[in-house]
Amino acid sequence: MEPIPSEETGLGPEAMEAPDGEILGKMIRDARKEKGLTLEEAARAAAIGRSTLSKIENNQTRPSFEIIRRLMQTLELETPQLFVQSGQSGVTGRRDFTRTGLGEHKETSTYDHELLCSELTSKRMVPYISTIKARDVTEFDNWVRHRGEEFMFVLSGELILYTEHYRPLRMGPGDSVYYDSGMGHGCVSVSEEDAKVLWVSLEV
Amino acid sequence: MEPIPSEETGLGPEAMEAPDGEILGKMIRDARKEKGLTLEEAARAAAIGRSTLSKIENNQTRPSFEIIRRLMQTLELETPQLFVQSGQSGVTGRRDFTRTGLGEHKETSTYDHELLCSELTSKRMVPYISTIKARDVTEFDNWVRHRGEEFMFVLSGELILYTEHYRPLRMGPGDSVYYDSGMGHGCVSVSEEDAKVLWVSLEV
DNA sequence: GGAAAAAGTTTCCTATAGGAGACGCAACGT
DNA sequence: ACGTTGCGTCTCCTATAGGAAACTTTTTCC
Repeated sequence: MEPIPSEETGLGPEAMEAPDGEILGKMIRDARKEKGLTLEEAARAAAIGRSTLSKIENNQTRPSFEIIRRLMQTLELETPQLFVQSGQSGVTGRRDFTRTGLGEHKETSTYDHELLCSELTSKRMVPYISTIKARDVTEFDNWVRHRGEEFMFVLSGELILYTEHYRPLRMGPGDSVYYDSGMGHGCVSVSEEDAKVLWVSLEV
Repeated sequence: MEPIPSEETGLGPEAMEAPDGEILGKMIRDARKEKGLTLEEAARAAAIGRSTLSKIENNQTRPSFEIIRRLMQTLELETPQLFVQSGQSGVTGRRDFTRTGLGEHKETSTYDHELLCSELTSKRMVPYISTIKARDVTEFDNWVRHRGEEFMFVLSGELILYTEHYRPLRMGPGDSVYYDSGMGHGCVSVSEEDAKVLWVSLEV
């Protein structure tokens, strides 16, 4: 076995500074203190080592995702707080109905979704505006369905909200509705023009 | 140096199964595919190695928090999705569908809140429409502050959103904003008439 | 089909994450 | 002062994360 493979020289992780700066450790320590736990107790609860937790809190290590997830659970830390770092604005958005390119736009034959505040990746609720294309009323061969809850607010147009367990609901501007999005649902515009709807979705 | 410290025998990470199962990798791969990126491109954008990304997607590694955070940013993955795994309880019982009725009314000197979908008590998000009364601009002696996140959508009027950590943000109809509501915040209507705002709040 | 390019996987290597336990250091009673 | 106890840090060690490049597979042209 030759000592060095000549040109290959696996260099490893190299530089890669931690952009979090001093934030992550501090937040975790604060959260632990808040709950009145000692290193020992917190580490035990999260099933990690006492020393590991100490290093994390002192920013002496770049912990694995798994470890952080456990700590979050134990300390009941909300994910957004952890991901909002390095002065990244917690406030974003600011937008008219105009869409702003990139991958924030999703279109199907029925809907035209535009995510709001998509620059903020760490949020738990997902707000978006959908244009429901005017079309003939047909039955739903496949419901929209996704684990969580959803709030819907009609901005313009007239539409009918079909749901799996309830009677269809005719809605107009200003009307709103709240439902478990695990229940099949779907909208049909009944006005001449497309209907615009604001949705806020919360995944479980 | 003695060979083995007898009883100490640093054992290392030991078992520690990955509770994520096969989920994490799949979600990241899906997200990448969705954006039409190759391993090379995605890895580059996230400033990580191609091989690393491959291993992550195939669940052959337990990536660091830092790496995951970068990927989330690059792939615009929402954090909640990533953290959903530990068979967390379903949520939302039966009466999970409700339409806005009247709703409760809460009035302060500045705001006039009307809860939406208030018949449904089991919901996690709280939507309401507020009328922000036109008044002189004054500084905020006490911020509004409550643990959680908030999404705000301007329905009508012009207003300025003051926040504790960011510059004031002038907003008009159609504008929206998302923030950690633990950060102090408050609105002032700057138009002649009152401003109307739709808020969706998620308590922690 | 076959060559070439592109995409993805595996190998190989170093740096390091993370656990066990030693150590440091208060704050106490006695 | 001296244990003693409880909390946090540091040392030491193994297993492994993650990058570079080799390798394999898939796709694309001709």
